[in-house]
Amino acid sequence: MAFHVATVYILNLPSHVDRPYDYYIPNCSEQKIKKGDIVTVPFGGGNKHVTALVSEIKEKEDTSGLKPVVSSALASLSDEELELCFFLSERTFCSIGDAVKTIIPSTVISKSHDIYRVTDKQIYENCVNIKAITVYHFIRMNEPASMSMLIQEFGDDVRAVVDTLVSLGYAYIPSDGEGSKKIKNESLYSLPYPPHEAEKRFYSSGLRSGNILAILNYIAEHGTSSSEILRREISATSQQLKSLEIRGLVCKETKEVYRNPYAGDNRTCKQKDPPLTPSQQESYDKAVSLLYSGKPEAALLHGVTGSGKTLVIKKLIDKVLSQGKQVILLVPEIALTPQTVGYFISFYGKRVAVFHSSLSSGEKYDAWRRMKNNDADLCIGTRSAVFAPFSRLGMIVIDEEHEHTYKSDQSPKYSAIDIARFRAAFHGAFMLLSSATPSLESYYKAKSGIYHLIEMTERASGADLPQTIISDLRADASGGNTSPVGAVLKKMISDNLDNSEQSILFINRRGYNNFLNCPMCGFVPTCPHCSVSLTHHIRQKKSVLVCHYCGFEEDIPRKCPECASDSFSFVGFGTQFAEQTINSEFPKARVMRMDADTTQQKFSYDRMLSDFKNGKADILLGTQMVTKGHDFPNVTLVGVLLADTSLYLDDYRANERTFQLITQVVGRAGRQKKRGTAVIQTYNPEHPVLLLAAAQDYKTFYENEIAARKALVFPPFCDIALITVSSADEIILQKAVYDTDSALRKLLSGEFSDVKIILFGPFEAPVYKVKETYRMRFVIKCKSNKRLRFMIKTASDSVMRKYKKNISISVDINPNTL
DNA sequence: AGCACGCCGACT
DNA sequence: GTCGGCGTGCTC
Repeated sequence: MAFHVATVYILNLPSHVDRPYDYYIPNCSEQKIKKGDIVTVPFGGGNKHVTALVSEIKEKEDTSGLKPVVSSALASLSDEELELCFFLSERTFCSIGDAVKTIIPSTVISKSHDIYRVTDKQIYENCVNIKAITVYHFIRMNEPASMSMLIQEFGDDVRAVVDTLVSLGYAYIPSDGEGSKKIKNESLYSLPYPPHEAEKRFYSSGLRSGNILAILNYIAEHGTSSSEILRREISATSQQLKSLEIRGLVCKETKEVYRNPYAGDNRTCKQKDPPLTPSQQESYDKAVSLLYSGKPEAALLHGVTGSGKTLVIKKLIDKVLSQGKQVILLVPEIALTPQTVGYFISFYGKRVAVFHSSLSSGEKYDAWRRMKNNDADLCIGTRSAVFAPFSRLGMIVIDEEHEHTYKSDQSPKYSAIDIARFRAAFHGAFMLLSSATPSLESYYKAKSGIYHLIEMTERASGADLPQTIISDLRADASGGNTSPVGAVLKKMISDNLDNSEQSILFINRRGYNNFLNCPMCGFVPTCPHCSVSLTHHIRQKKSVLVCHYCGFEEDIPRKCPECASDSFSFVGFGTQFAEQTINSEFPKARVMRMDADTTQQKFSYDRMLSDFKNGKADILLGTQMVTKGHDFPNVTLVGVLLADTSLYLDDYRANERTFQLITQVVGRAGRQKKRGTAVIQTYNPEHPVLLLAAAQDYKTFYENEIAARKALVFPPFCDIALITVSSADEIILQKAVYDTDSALRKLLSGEFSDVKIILFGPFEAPVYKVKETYRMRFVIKCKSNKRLRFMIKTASDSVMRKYKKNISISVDINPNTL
């Protein structure tokens, strides 16, 4: 006789012990367990019930040594989701369980699955022992009974008894939904008789309360009403509603509702799209032909800032939706793109599901269910939205494709673009990357024919690209001017203020001063928990030193702790200092500072942007966030206070980052009819990257940079794997790093001698200590393929097996920063 | 990760 | 002589 056997992956195991386990599927269980199901299985010596993912169903003759699956499906993954889990796990070195938790909202996998109910199946005393009967009746009386309750009542060995009950079909673990509070319900009240009878029935019911009559009248007038509305509008209490219901004056029904924080966004003004410009039309046509090819094509839409890429994307979305297919639109950061989200909601209303990590778990779950149930067909969101549970995916758009937020920096360290490619291939869907400053990798792929290249070279409004002035700060410095605003920029700001036009000033650093040091002995205050210097901030008019890595704060010491000298000098400047300078140099100007410190409240960012757009400030001063793709018609001047900061980062992408940043910020100026001006302040006025960014000359920049990457062998001509070993104990770390090093070298000279790599390290991470954890790393130049990844996993697992939780090893393929 | 089994110190 | 420390090793 053949048995059904399920191969499963346990969800909560560390990745170095993550492997398939076989369980038999009890014959008598009526549950049909299939591939992709999330089930409960007894695991380990204590047979603790754990959740697991069924990856395969097999037939086996012999089930000896196997334990049974003890639940029906708690949830189920589609074939695509299942494949995606394996893809994610193999690419990012995470366990299958972590992959499941990444692609499915945590609420879907019930946390309190260790609860039991009895079935209708008649229990006979001759089938099971007396203890089982007792437990069965206990569960029946206490439904749903949790395992902890049962253990309290019967002791630890109750597990085995319950397992028997489950496998014989007398008890079961309720699957998704049943008895859980995950689904939010709404009570609806209506009249089971014609509305004009309401009052009459009220008086003959014996009820007196005037409010009860008011409730009845409200329902008679407005028709079916939810308890929430009744509560809000006429302060109905649940007691009052209950009395009405008992007397049959109203009838109640319960309906599932979705939590949707964007539901109140009723900007459905259905404004008409402006006609496409010839260049937009051409791009659109090109994309549509790819869309219709039926193959999983990918294209890069490269358009200068202000070329109207969003409209082209919107038209493409229209097209895909009209074919009955679904669309995912990824944006770099929800907080930075409220206007993009609002724009799409105004067209598609309730068909949009917004998905990002700052939703509550209930909101996430509901957005996810709306997509799964076909109640939404456009998903707009950040990185994690690439997992939107659509089954008829037609297109994935990645807006501002070059943004680093598409690469996760927490485990699992996946790239949303890789996932998008996988999903597009699965569905035969179209993948569209869009940017004014594409990443070198993407443009290289477009150039070499892996992606189609669609280019837009004109601004949609017909406005010229801004005139750009490179302002040499050395001239100011030699003239004794050390203000963050040099003479040239100062004059331009002042002219702009006179013309009542707005300006944006960009500075790449938070805080007041960069750091301080003692001029006598060179002492610099550093964070006690991290190996970085502290940044000077002013908080409630008081000077403090803040660690940007762990948030540590302390007062400025009165005296230098090293040499007791009593004055410090302040080095470098950030947004706070710049704000103060500008306030004192332009006393009449209204300055708005926007950085991580002023946008901590939930909607403060959105509010500041709209305030600025509505002319409530003359100067918007801030960090990166002022550079993102907003449209400010009245902004005619953009200033980059110090362009050099990102040029000399110890990272092969320093040039690319700088170019993108400057190009994007320059593109903010003069997007409408008025020609804009951009001033770039620098100590390196001849630096080619600045000159090219000033000219918005992406192509030349690309040609130069790609040649350099090729010569030095950097991505896209290789991949970089970053292995970080960390531990709270420096001695243990040293040993683990030594073992990692020898494991890697041994594998490379033996079993994996076919893998060609260049191994650098080990060395200390640029910030060696963060939050009391020490970090050492290896950098590997390689070709990231299955074999290479398997080699790294083998090495990492062997070290992890030895050190367990005393260390952690993380592997990041093509990390955001080196 | 949990949870076993397993071999050496301070207690009834 | 036993209780219990947490050091290796396994989990279908």
